[in-house]
Amino acid sequence: MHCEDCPIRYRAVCAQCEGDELATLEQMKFYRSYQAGQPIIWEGDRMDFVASVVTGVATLTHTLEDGRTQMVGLLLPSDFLGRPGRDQAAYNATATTDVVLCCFRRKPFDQMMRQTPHVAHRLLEMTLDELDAAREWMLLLGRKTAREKIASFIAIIARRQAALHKRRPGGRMQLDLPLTREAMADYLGLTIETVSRQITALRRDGIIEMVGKREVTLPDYDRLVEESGDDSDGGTLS
Amino acid sequence: MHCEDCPIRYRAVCAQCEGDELATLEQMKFYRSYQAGQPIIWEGDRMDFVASVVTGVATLTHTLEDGRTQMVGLLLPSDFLGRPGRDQAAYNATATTDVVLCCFRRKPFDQMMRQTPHVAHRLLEMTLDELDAAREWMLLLGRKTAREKIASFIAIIARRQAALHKRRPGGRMQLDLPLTREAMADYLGLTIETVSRQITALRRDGIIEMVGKREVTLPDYDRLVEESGDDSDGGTLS
DNA sequence: CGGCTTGTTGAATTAAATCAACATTCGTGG
DNA sequence: CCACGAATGTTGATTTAATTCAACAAGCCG
Repeated sequence: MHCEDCPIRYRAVCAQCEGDELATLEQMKFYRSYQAGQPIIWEGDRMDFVASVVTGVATLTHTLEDGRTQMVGLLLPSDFLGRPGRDQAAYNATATTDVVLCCFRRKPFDQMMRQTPHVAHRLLEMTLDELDAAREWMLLLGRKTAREKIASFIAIIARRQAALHKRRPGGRMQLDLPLTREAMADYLGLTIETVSRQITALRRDGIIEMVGKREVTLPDYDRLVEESGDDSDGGTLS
Repeated sequence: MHCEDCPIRYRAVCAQCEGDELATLEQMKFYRSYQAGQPIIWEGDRMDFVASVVTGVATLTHTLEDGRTQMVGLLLPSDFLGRPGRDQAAYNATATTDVVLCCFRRKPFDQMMRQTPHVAHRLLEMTLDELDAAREWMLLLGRKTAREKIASFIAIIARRQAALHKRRPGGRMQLDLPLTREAMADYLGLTIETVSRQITALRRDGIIEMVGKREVTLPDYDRLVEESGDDSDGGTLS
């Protein structure tokens, strides 16, 4: 595939590159595919590439020795995987749907980071955004109830899927949960049982409707946001 | 104060700057001081500067409408405050000890980010480190018990204070908690009562010793780390 | 079809929160 | 300088939200 036709051309780490820079990237890139459920890399493994997620969803997880697992990153198309200047993976990365990565070998990529401004600049921008997201996530993990966590998670997915279609979230929406109950539990710092129960409760209360285990319909996006705790006054602006 | 004499000269955002670059920064910098407990900036406020913490400790916190608060950043000397390219503060920043900031007006700083590589490069490095720290923090918030959270927090402070004195943490150590019980609770996603009880429990179990409410002595650093959950097999390498 | 994975639901347990009382420290003004 | 009141911290009793343990249902694949 050529960069010009790439679905993440103007959102990924390469977004600001043109001409020569893009050509250099194009030369060093290669694609890798992973099936849903497959590991991409294990914590501590040597990692000789960095990559952009082109399609699909991947997760980063941290695990304590006794098996307790916390998701620390949810990578959607255009998100960046790996850290320039570090050759050991710090987290487990797993494909939770079929995933295609656009990979760059670390050596030439690191060199490019040093020599040309646009890749480094875009990566800084993306990293700052990710840090903001991590801080929202910390608020969720530390202070929200199970119900608020589930509502927040669904709202986050709804927002991202709306953004993908260049829409504002709002009103009636339909969306697909890209994670299993277990992955949701790891995202939210809950058990799968609690995730299941809270989804049932939101369904019972008419906040969400479900077809199967993955397809969600929101009768009213704002109603969901009210449940997420971010907006406990109901969002009245007056 | 001149940059050459600055205690954070080789760790802050200016670390890689020399000659002209440093002179430019020196010209645009100004200092601000805050007393312990004073707010530095409120979420949503216009923020016309970015800054490095020179001395003291500041915190970033997020608050839900109903008052639940989560700390999302703990800024020690050399840490960076503010986001280039954004003029609204995203979090509350508070001085938890007396603090001195080295401030840069945003306009010229942003311009410098675009024109010279070293500031942008160093800021990327620091932001990536902060993202790593945020992810460790997420694991703590999502999956650790109250006791593990307290032990982890004390271990983090011990490590940072060791690093400040260019030592490896280990053996018998002494340290100062730079936060009140309330701030610790907000850091760890707990209540102040639980923080107090777990500190008492660690003291009772001989993991820590205390003089007053802030001075901590660790008879054995490794023993504390075992309690932190990061190392549930006791750290045996054999 | 049968076995495995994923998800749901119920009952019992528990870790941490909440509610409450009290102790200690700190800061300020008389 | 001391006394008083506010802020900060501790401890105990009780409640509760979420986990754990357990059984079962549904979906999926060879």
